[in-house]
Amino acid sequence: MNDFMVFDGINDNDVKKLLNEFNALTLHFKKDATILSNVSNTSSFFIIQEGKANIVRYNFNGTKTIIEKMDKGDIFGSFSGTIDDDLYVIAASECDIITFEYNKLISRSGKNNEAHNKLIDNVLNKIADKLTYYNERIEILTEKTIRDKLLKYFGYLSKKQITKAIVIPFTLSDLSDYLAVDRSAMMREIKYMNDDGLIQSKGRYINLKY
Amino acid sequence: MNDFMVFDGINDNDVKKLLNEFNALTLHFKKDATILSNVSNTSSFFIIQEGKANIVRYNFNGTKTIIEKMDKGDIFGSFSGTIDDDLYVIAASECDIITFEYNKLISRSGKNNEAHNKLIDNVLNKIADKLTYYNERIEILTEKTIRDKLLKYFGYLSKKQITKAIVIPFTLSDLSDYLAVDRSAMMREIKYMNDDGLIQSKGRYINLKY
DNA sequence: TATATATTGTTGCAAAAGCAACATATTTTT
DNA sequence: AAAAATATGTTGCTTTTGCAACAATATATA
Repeated sequence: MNDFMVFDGINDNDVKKLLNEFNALTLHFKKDATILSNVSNTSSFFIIQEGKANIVRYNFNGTKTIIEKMDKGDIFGSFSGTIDDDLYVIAASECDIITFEYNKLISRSGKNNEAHNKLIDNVLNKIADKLTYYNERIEILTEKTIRDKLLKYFGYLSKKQITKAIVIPFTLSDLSDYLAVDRSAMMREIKYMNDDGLIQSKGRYINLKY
Repeated sequence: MNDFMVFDGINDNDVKKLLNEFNALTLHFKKDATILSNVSNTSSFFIIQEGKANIVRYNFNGTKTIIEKMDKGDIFGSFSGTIDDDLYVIAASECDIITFEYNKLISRSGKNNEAHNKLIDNVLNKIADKLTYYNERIEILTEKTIRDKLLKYFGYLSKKQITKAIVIPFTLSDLSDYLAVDRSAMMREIKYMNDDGLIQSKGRYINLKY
């Protein structure tokens, strides 16, 4: 989701030592393999060392919804947040997953340990980033019209990409999912926004005219 | 937001010691006072010891939106999540706020400290709870129709209240805000749901018939 | 390079939801 | 207890959105 790693600022040797202390395992999964079922009930902590994974829900009618797309450096575990017990983590590509008991992360041995401090700091920041991301999405979903959702989303994107010439980082189809609106209705609205001179766009390339 | 406290499982004496080590301050605010402006830029960590506070946004047009209602035991700080810089924390009642530098929380003195371990565990859990809450809201907002939003919300509520005879914990007016739909349209939909035999409701008292 | 698959773009029509403007009931304040 | 302020309940009308069914591009795969 974000681009910093949970081991940033800790040298490789210290990372090894920590993982050793934690009795960490590195597991390899093939694409579409189930990494974890019943997400809310695990006592383990997971780090994506390499590859991609998704948190998904299988609905009663058999459809699946991707709750969250995760990348290298992302973390998951029971804190990933849901009261439902029908959430799974599925490998979206071949991937390597580091896992250890969550308790190991929290409890400390007697001696001060810079690496451990830094790791907890990073974990807190990772989770905080997730919170920011969720918050942003809520802000967008809370807007009433499709146009207002788009404008809010474009606004955030413009702030992140530090330009008014923004590029949607996924397909327009995915964008309509993200905004939870009908794709064709969204396309229509984008057209109207062009007509009204609010934006000037071609596919995923959008110039904000305000 | 949730009912456990960030000092749960730590005895009063150890709490005092910790707060002392952290150079923590306890501040008192009157209702409607500004506790913190520019939420995303603070390096401090805040705990609501007593009272209520809201995270609010003041929109360009002067309207204010309550992003989050917080109670005794809740925490806030830059991790509270937003990329915007127009967020404030406002006292919703008289309240006492404990504050200290976030760094103090993360860094450790040499000696092993059970209380400190527990505190970090609690903080992680608090943030994780927030994540759960946000996640739930996103799930609801993602539903397309008002009926589906209501059904999903009722479902979560029923799970929490462990009964099909649920009670909406705030006004119907606030509910429409939470679901981000028009109040009158929501009322109409609730009526239709009664007509269809899906629910049987009177005001905030709702019986799920499914 | 041809073929298959995914993505983007468009439209008519029907359904859902928003808005505005009320009436009525309930709760809070004086 | 009266008055004021909130909250709930209702309706006609209009706008927005979703749905379905396409055509046209672009991208990936054999």
